[in-house]
Amino acid sequence: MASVYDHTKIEKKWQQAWEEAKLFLQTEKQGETVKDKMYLLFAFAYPSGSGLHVGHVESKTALDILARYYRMQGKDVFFPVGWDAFGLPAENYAIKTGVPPVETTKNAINTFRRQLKQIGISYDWANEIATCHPGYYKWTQWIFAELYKKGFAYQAEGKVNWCPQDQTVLANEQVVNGTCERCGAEVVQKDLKQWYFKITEYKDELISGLDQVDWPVATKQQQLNWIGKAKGLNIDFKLSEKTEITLTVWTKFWETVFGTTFVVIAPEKFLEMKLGELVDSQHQAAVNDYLDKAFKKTEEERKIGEKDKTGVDTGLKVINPVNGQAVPLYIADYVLMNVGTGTVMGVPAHDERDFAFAKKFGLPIQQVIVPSGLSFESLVSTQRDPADFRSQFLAQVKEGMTVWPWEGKIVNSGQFDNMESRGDGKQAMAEWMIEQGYAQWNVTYKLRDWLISRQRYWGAPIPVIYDPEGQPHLVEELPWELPTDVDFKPTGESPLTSSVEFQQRTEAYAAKHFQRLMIEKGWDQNGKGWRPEYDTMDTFVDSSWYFLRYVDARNEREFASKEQMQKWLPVDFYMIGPEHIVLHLLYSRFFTKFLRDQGYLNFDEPFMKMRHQGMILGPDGRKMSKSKGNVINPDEVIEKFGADTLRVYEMFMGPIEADKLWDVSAVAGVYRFLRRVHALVSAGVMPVGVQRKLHQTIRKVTQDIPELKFNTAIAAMMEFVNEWEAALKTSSADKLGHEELTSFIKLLAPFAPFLADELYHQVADSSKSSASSVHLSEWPQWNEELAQEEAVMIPIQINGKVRTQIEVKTDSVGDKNAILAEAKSTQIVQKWIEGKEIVKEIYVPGKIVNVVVK
RNA sequence: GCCGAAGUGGCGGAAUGGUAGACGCGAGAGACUUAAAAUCUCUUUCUCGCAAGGGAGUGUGGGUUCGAGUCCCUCCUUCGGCACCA
Repeated sequence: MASVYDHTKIEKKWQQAWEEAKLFLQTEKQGETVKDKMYLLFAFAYPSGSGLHVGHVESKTALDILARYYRMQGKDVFFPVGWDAFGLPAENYAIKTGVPPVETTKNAINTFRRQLKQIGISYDWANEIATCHPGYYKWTQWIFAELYKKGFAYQAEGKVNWCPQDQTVLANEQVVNGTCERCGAEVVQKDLKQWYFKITEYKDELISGLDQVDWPVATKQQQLNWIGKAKGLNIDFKLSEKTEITLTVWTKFWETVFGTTFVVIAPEKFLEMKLGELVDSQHQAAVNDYLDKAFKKTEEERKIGEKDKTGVDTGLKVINPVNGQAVPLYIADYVLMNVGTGTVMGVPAHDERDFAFAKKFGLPIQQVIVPSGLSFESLVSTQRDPADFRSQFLAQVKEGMTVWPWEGKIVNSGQFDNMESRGDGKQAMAEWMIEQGYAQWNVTYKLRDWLISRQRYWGAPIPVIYDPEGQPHLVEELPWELPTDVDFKPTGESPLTSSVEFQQRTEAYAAKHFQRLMIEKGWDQNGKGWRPEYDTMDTFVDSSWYFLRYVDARNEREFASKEQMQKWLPVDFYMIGPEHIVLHLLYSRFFTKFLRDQGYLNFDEPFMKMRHQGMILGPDGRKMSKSKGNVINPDEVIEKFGADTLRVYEMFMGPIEADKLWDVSAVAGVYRFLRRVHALVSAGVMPVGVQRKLHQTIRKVTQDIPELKFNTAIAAMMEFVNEWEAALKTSSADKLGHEELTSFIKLLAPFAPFLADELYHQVADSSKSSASSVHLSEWPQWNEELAQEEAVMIPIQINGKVRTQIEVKTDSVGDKNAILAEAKSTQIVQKWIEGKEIVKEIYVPGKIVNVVVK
C-alpha cells in the first residue's frame, strides 16, 4: 500500500535532521585544503520586514541546486549567507515608531532565516554575516582607513544631490530622472563637504577587466556605458578680443569643425574662466541676468528646457582655427560643465541641439557633409519607396526642419572636400589639426568619484574625528561604534549629532591619541573642541566587500586570512538581480582592485561567472505589488503544497534569466508530479523497460544543471516518470534493482531535497552501506551504451519537406547507400519522385534524408 | 535618440542549421461516482477532408542553404538601461 505524500511532515523531519547533522557546514573544513572549490554567491538580501518573496526563492533555489549538485559530484562547495542589514527602511520605520533599527533588523533577519531554512537552502550558516554587526563594520571602517591612508578617500566640497524627503545626500547613481531613487522626491543641489572614494583611479582597469569574466554581454555593456569612455579631440579656439585666452572645445565629431558657426560655453565654465570681465557694456546686463537665472534653475525647469534652448550672446568672438573665421561665443545651460571641456563648437547643420539653438538665435547654418551612398540609404525604410523618402527628407532639410546626417562626402572644408566623413576624411582632419598644433586627443569618462557620505543613522560610522581647527583625523581603534542614544527625527543634520555619548567618546579618543598635537597647538587637553564625523557610509560600501568576509567571517585580526581567501576566492558563480548591474558590481570590482594593489588579494576580478535571475511577475503579467493585489506569498504555497513544490515549480517556470509570470494552476501540476514520484518510489517497482530512459534522463539532468537549464532538467524527469508509469501497466514483472531506483532519487535531490531524502531512506538497502543523506551521496553516472536507442526513425524529405520516415538500426546509421536506397524504395517516396529527375541526395547520419527532385 | 535583450499554439515554454511546438497548464471528450472533487484514458497549432492525405505556420520583408525558429540584412513591436554626453 503506497503511503500518502505528507509534504509538511517530510519537510519538517528533514530540515531538522540536516540541521542536527550539520550537513552543509564548510567551516568544519577550516584547516583542510580544498581540491576542487566552488564558491557560490547570491547578492545578500536586505532583511525587509515583509519577509521572503517568490523572487528571493527563485534565485536562492537556483544556487542551492548548483550547491547540492556540485557537492554530490565531490566538489568542495562554499555557499555562505548574510544580510545587507544597514539601510533606510529600518531607519524610516524608527522615525515613525521609535523602534530602534537594530531591533527591527534583528526581527527581520530571524524571519528570513526561518524561511530560508524552510525552503531548504543548504547554506553554510556558520559563516553568516550582517553588515550592521560591529564585528563586520569594524572591517568596513578598516577599509575606509586603508583608502584614506593611500589617498583614495578624500573630502571635497561641492554640489551634491540632496533629497529633501530623506534628508540625505545621494550618489549620482541614486538619482533617477532628477528624483530620489528611493522615495521619488525631487532632488535638489546643495553645497556640502563630503567624503569621496577615488574609483576613477581604476577607470581603465574597470573596462579592461571585463575581458576576464564570464558575464552576460548586456551587463558588461552597461558597465561600459556607465564608465562612458569616449575618445575625442580637444580643439583650441582663441578669443579674438584677447588672443592669449584659449577656449578649448571637446568633440567626437571633429570632421564637422568647418561647419562651426558659433561656440557655446557652460555657465559654470564661463564663471570659472572669469570671462565676464571681457564682456562689453552692451552685453553686460543680459549676460549677468542669464547667469543669475541659470544658477537658480531647478531640475524641473532644466528638464522643460530640454526642448526650448536658452542662452545669451556674450558679444565676444572666438576664432575657428581651421579657417580663421570669427564666430560668436554664447553661454547656454544645455552645455554641461562636467562633459568634455564644458565648451562646445556649434555645428547646427549636423547636430540637433546646435540646430535648435541656431534656429532660436538666428545663427547661420553651414552644411559640411553631403550624405551619400549606403549610409544614407540606411535611413530609408523598406516599407516606403526609397526615392520618395529621399526626396521628402531632402525637402525637409532644405526647409530647415531637420539636420543633415553626418555620413557622407565632406564639403566646404578646404582640402578635405570629397573625402569620407566617417573614413579617410575624419582621420586626415584629425592628423592635420594636431600637426597644426591647435588640437590634441582627449579621452573622457562619465564615471565620477564615489560620494559615500550619508546624513543618516543606520549605517557604518565614518571613522574620522575633527580637531578644533576642523582637520580630520582617522580613528584607528576599530570598531568605531554606532551610538545608540540618538534622536531619529530628521533635522537636516545627521541624527548622530544628537548623541551625547558619541561626542564624549570623541573627546576621550582625542585626549587619548592626540595629546602631543593638543599641547603643540595649545588646545584643551581633555578633547574639548573636537567632534566626530556625523555622517555614515553609503550602504554600498558595506556590500562591496562582503564576499571577502564570508570566507573567514569570525576573524578578529584581519578582514579575512590569506589562507582562507586563497582557498575559496574568487567567487566562481554569482547570481544577482539585474538591478545591481551597475553600482554594486562597479564598487565591488573597485574594492577588489584596490585591496589587490595593497597586497591583500591576488586576483583582479571578484566574480568570475555571473548570471541574473529574471523577475517573477504576478499572474496578471504585472510586477507584483501589494497595491495591485497580485502578490504570491511563498508561505502560503509552502503550507498548501510544500517547499519542494515551490522550488520545483519556480525552476520549472522557464529559463532562470527570463521574466516569468506566476501560474497558480501550474503549481498544482508540479505538486501532482512530486506526488506521483512519491507513489512510484514507495511502490518500489521500476520495470526493466525504462532502463534506457533512465540513463538518458541521468545524462540530460547532469548536462542541464551546470548550464542552469533547470526547466528542461525537470521536464526530462517528468518524461521519465511518465514512461515509468506507462511501463508498469504493460511490461512484465522484471524489475530494476535498488541502484536504479536510487539513481532517480539522486537526480531529484537538488530540486526537491526534502522529498528526495525521504525517498532515499525509504528505499535504502540495508545490506549495502549508503550515505547518511542523499545529499552526501554520489551523483549517478549514466552509461552511454545503455542510453542508446536500438533504432532511430529517420525522416525522409522530398525537396526539404518531410514526407515519410524509415526505421534504421542504430548500428547501421552509417550505411549511407543502404539508407538512401531504402528511403527511395518506400511507396510514398516513389509517389513523390515519380516522373521527376533526382538532382541531389543528402543524408545526414542518424538525422535526415533529403531527396531533391526536379 | 543611443546601447542591450526578446518576439514560437489558448497560456508558461522546448528545439548542436535537420520531423517546430518536448514538458507543464488550460480546454474538450470519456471512465469511475448518486453527484461533485480527486484520479485515470484519449484529443488538443491553424486549415481543407468521412478518411487516406494535402496546404499554411516561429513579429515583417528579403537573403544564404538540399534544408532556417536557429545564420545574414531590413523594418516593426515589447521590455531593460542610458540620455541636452557635444
